[in-house]
Amino acid sequence: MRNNTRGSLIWLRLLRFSNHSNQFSNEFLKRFDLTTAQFDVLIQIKVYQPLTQMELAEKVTVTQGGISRMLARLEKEKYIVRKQDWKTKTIRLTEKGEAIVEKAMPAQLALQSSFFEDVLNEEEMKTLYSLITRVHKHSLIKEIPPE
Amino acid sequence: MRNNTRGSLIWLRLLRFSNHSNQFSNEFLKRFDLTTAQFDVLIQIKVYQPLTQMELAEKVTVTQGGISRMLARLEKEKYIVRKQDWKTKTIRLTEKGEAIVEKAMPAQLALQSSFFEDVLNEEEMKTLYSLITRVHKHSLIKEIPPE
DNA sequence: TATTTTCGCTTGATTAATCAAGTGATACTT
DNA sequence: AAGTATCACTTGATTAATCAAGCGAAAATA
Repeated sequence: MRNNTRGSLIWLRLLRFSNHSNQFSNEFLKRFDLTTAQFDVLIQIKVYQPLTQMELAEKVTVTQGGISRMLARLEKEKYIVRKQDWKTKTIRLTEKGEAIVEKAMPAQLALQSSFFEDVLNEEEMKTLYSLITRVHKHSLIKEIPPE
Repeated sequence: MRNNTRGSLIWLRLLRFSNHSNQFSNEFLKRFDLTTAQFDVLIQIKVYQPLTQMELAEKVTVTQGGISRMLARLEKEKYIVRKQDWKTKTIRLTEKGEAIVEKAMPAQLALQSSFFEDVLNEEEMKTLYSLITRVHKHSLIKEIPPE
């Protein structure tokens, strides 16, 4: 049995890096009392607000149930408000939410970037972005192979 | 405030892809009654057996506690055995474990590969592997920036 | 030889995500 | 207008991971 293909090696690397850098980022964001997932959600809200929970869930790759609890936590911390508009709840950042994003965002973007900028040049980063984007987009339309 | 840098865009893509493809893989592996994490662990054991829990935990980016429970589950399912050798527990695949790996591995490797092979040519895959490997290795020695 | 330290692993408490059933308001349908 | 379906969201049950305290055997130290 062949132990691995090029593709499977890439996959492993990607998942390991993703996992590791995610933990790294969580550690980093402790200084702002945020998790990576929460930061991600706050940014999406900032960029796309006002939006519904469904839209948000889709954007951050989490289930409806997941986003519901997550937002409940963020609301308890007063980072966001949910308002019943018509039959939908629209989500907005509060003052406090805006402030924490404003504070954490430059640092977090710098951290994210540094994973790549530390070791790749502009050209390589362009290439990597283009490749991974193609792979990601394809994965979204992919279907599970039949048994 | 700048919304994002090239690096942060790559990061987001990577994490989204990682998350999505991981769920995809979980869905796929249901036909073997395995999760992605379990498959990962079984493969590592197959390749490196016999090995200790610490070594294994390191390989699959999980904590000691995590691996302990995970192996307890795999042992209950009779995929592995843990034997107290001297003061360490060494882990091996059972017959059943060997069999499931033998059965699931080709399918899972094909799935992993297809994420890339479907959209990239050999040359591009080589490039992607090289880039992500550099990034990953760097991330392992990286330290959290001071406050 | 007695005592302390270290090592490899386990386990209780906590956190967070999934799934699937439930809820309540709105929109169709007859 | 009454009944049914749909939509957006919540919530109970389950699963799995982390952290940190605990444990027992072996090693080091006094």
